[in-house]
Amino acid sequence: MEKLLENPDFEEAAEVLKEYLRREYTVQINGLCTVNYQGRAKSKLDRGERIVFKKQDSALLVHGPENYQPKNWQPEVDSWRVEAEEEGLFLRAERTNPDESVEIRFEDLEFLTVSQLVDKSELKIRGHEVDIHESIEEEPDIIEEELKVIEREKETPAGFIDVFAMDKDDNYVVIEVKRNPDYNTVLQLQRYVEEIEEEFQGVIRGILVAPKMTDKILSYLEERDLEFVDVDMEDVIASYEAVDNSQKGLSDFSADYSTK
Amino acid sequence: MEKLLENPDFEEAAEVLKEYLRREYTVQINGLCTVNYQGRAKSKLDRGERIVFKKQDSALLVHGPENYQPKNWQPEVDSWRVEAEEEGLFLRAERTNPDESVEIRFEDLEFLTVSQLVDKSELKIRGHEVDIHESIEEEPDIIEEELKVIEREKETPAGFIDVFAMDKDDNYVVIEVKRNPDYNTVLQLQRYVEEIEEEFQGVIRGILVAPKMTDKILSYLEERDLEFVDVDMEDVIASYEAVDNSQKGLSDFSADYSTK
DNA sequence: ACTTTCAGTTCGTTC
DNA sequence: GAACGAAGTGAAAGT
Repeated sequence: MEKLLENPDFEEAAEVLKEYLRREYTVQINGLCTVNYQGRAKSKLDRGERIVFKKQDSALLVHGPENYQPKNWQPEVDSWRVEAEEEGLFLRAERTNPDESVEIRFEDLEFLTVSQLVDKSELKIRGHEVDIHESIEEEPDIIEEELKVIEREKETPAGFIDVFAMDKDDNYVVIEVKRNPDYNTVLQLQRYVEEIEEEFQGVIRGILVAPKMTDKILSYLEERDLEFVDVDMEDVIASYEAVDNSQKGLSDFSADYSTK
Repeated sequence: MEKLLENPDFEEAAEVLKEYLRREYTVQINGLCTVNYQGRAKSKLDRGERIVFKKQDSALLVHGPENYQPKNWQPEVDSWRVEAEEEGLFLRAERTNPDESVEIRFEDLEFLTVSQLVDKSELKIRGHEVDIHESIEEEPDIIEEELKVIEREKETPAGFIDVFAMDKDDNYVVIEVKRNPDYNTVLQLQRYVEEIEEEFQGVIRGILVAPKMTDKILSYLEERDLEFVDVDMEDVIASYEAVDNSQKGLSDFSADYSTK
């Protein structure tokens, strides 16, 4: 911890902010403030106690006492302005592209910290849509027995077909993979099938592959003679873990964490 | 500030967490930790220094030193588990619907704070899509002169039409408002127009109203004989401000902020 | 409680 | 740099 100031006065705080805001430090301010945003939209946040922090890549967050998401933010700040005022502390974070700014006016400061966090590790996450793709690629049987994948990301005038395949009766199969399917997904699959019907002869099957389904979407599918195959997300994740374990050791390194 | 512990030991910290996690306090822990998430997906975050906080509504956030968004989170936690271990502090946040959990294992604690933030004010924001709707409602001329609004949110088999209107030549006009238009917006507008063509006689015009437009989407529109009208977001916001100012004083109240 | 749609979406990838 | 789609999307409004 570089600095920890409890109930700093505005000039003291301004000095610290001017020194550290523009550098790669994490700065946190808890205090009573008002916040104004202007840019793509415009917002106003009246007086309240909040947690404000600037991260080491100059991201700015204003968090209230509730809610997962911040009240105001700025993903990347280009320029800062700090001013100690008679009865407050003014902070302005501006960026271009898009042009927007967040202005914070503190009326009371509870505490302020400056620190440098070391975090070299990356988040490894599985369960995205692309992981379903990989599962199908490795084991087409999870869709249907004796299914043969012909092409992935097959281009059509209506867009890219996730998986283009052939079933055991030599029918072409258009497969659309969606983690979160909705009505548009059905329409899209229908358009793909129509494109393939123009390009190829015979019966063209359309299958929506998803980890969840609702009755409504299922009925949309049935109205259009399209099919649904359920995939278990747990299986998808499990198949990844098997691969991951086999590669163990490759990315095994330890980062240094100096005790500050 | 209820509590502020610098470099607490694990048992000390566990005690505080057990006392305050389940209550309406904001709890923040800075420290070296690993994080695992399992639920809709599965993620793993190796050792790193992070800011963890639990908000007063039991939202949980794990922030790294970079990026606007948290590394891990939980919008609402149903149950907590805290355990002081020999060489660490274990924290588990679980929720149902969907079933998921975040597990944090601290190996080092830099500091821990407990506080109660008072923030009764709500974020007032303008520039949403609905604000464009209101602008049109107040002043249909911004779309086109002598345009008369017949119905808003008109239902059709293809969905709800934002604004259904009639132009000065007595042609029906289907208006779709989008803050962020894309290809699907065009298709949707086209479907609405087709529905109206079945229901009514004569020429049916389709207009996409948006604050921004790309050449590509514009050409999609033209291919389908659909039109585009640009709205200036600044004007939309300005018209709101005029209304807001006229209502000044109505929502003018001061919340109490006790100095703790 | 479930569905639908918007978001200052953000973020990544690809062209 | 624009465009397209996914997200552990989240959040709000309507049913």
